[in-house]
Amino acid sequence: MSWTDERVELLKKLWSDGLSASQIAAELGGITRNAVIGKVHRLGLSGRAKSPTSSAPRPRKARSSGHMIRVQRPQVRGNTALAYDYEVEPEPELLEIPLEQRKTLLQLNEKTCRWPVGDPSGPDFFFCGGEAAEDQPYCSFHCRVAYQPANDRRRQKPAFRG
DNA sequence: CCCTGATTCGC
DNA sequence: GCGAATCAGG
Repeated sequence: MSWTDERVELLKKLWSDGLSASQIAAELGGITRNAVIGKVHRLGLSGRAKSPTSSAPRPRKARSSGHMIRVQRPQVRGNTALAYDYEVEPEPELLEIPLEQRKTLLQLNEKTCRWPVGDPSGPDFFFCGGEAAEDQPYCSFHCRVAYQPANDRRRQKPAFRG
């Protein structure tokens, strides 16, 4: 493979979009990340706008409800097969939890809804914190969400009440 | 060990 | 100009 005008343009676009060199290499195909990096330098666009110092892992969806469906999408990079995790948000309204109601693990007790929201290893993890229903670990809303068959969730769409 | 970009240097 | 090898780092 060679650097045709077309491939260079695509490289510029993907690079400015913040994709990593190896991701771009996979996108272009028949090329290694070294080739991409080398080309990027030769083109003089090495410094990127929004490149965090840390090796930012796979871009994820901003939020996770903590009850997302994990999906694996296989990807071939060079001669290596990789599998990335993606997450699907089944119920956006689960995030409609008032900020002042949300609780950390240490703030939970028998009377608070212990429904987890978000990635437990991330900074945005919290528990619902609403008033737990009688003899239940969750508030009435999350009881319905938790005990309802997954296929029925879309049909009912209960309004969140804490 | 996974990944990231940066650099070098023979081709 | 190209990119594998290598380096430095998270």
